[in-house]
Amino acid sequence: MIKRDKGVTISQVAAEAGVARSSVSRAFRHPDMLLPETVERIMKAAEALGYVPNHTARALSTGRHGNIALVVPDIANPFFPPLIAATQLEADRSDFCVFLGNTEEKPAQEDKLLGRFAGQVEGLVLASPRLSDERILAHAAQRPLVLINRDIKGIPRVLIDSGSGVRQAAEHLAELGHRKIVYVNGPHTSWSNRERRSALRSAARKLGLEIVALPPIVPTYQSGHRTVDAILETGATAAIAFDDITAQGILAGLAEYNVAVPERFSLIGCDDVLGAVTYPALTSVSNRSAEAGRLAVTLLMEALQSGAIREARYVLETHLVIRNTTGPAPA
Amino acid sequence: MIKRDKGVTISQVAAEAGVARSSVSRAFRHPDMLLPETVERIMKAAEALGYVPNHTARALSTGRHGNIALVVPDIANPFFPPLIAATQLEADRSDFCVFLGNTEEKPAQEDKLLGRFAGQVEGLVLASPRLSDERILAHAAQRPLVLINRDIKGIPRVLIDSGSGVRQAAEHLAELGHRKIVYVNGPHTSWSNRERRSALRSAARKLGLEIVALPPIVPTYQSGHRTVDAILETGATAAIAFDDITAQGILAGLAEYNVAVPERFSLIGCDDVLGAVTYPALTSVSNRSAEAGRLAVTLLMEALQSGAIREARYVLETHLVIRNTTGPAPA
DNA sequence: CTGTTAGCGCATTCAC
DNA sequence: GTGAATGCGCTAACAG
Repeated sequence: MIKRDKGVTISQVAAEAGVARSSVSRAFRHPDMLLPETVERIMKAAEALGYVPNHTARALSTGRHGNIALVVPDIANPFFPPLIAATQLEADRSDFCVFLGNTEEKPAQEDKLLGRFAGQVEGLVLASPRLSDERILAHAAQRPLVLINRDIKGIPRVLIDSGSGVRQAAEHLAELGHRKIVYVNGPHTSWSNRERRSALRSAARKLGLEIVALPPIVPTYQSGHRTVDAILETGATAAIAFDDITAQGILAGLAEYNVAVPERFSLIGCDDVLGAVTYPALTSVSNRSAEAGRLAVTLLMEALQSGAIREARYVLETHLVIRNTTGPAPA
Repeated sequence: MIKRDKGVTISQVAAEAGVARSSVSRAFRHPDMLLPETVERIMKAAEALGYVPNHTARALSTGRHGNIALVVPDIANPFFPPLIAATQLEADRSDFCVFLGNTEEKPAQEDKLLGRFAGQVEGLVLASPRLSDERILAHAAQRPLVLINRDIKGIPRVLIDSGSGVRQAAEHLAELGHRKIVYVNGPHTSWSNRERRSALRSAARKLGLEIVALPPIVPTYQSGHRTVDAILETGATAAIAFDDITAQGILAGLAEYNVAVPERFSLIGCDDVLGAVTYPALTSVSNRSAEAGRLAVTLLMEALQSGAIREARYVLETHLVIRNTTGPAPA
């Protein structure tokens, strides 16, 4: 049992200050229970010895660790970094540390990580989880849990309603004269994907558009690229992709086939994570991932303070950002 | 002291299995010290009761928590997500959890986070820290610490030698006939930035190139964009930017001034995080951030196992990836 | 091999 | 207001 730390303990401070251990503890946790002069004497002794409260011992005694965990399916997807940063910033405001889990889109890995975190966090934030409802509910039963982009009744959740943006996308394409549109599905366990697809379907019905849905894929540049053949085979004149990364792959694939965008084909992404860096600049549905992260942590902290899990369902609306990959349907 | 967990303890399992508490502990930590049949009986009892070892109690007793922390200056910078993902994956292989700290390029925040993590991690990985040598050494004295892209003697470190790639960049520009080149500095506390600048300077001397260095900036799209005026004022025909994000901003700025790239101006980035998504596709110096993350954790785990901090300095070479933002110097 | 005994460092009842 | 005693849940000697 080799300890690297010098390990100044509460006892040593107590001895130095000539008080009982409990008083040292109080000086740090409930200073108002002690005479100001006593507190000062203890603090001075602590300072002198370089005492630092032992986080682990405190956690064992109180059951509180001051940590939360954030689990995401793919850090490398530009949708998540802003969410992660916002989550951390908000957690920091309450002096919480953040464990980060990357599941590589694998439900099993997600389950495993949640188990690992379980013992040392007050609460969890799951962003776009790929896990089953049952497993999520099981974890939520153990400790406070907030979902982002997953709609499970009874669990506090923050939903980025890309549906509103996708509707605008459909209307935009309809106005441009497109009649047949491809939807490139994302992961089939993704709530956002179902939301986008169904928003598109219902909008299409109203607008008299024909929708062709392609099989689910893991949303990556490569996946998007590979799907171009299937897209062109449909004879559609426009496509809406599950996300910008996929759209970016599609854009590259179209370029290789010398299909001019937007002259011969129109393309719309989702999440607006690429800004105007593609060429042509990608028309996309806005995202509000940073806000979602911040809000999720706020909800979690409220739950921790109140001790009660409040049913809550926050919806963040989105809109279409029109750039240069959409144009009139070819004659 | 309200505990939400049902809190099945080692004692309950011991009672159920009809053994001492220590035997239960052994069944989990050193099964080979017990009779196989005893182990099995204990495990069955544990299973039945839904026992799960209490991480905190174990940590208090052993001083080992199974956590490491990774601190980065800016998650949103695409250089880091692959590094973070690789770090986690490697930590996962040893069943370690990863705390993530985002410092927003602020040394003070870095120091604060390190203090917060201190009590509950075995070791630290600092990627591109902006903190002073003194503070880093102080933290390294407390517990194992591995650096990425920071060269401090005595501390194990993984360095991505962008110098080799920058040298190639200088040669590439020289061959294309450029004589005067701007270097757009990154953060002045960045080791990588100093490395790149000095590699460029020495290469320039050999090649007879003139280098104009611009003041340090925080590497963002906006910063790059704002620096375009200064770049054009120098009368140079090419620029090498601290990183791709900055280069991307510069590219946008040049486009606004109708400065054709690469016909009238050549531009090279660093880190190659954008792939071929800019237009024109950006010539850039390759990065090996994922490898760096993986290696750093490997070193950290070795240090934890051996208990000794081995002086180590790993250098990962880079090279120039030529795309479409570099061309012959205008006549 | 297994049970007994002591802590790990701190927070928190109780008395005083 | 402060001290003494107890427990958080587990691990690690030390016996047997």
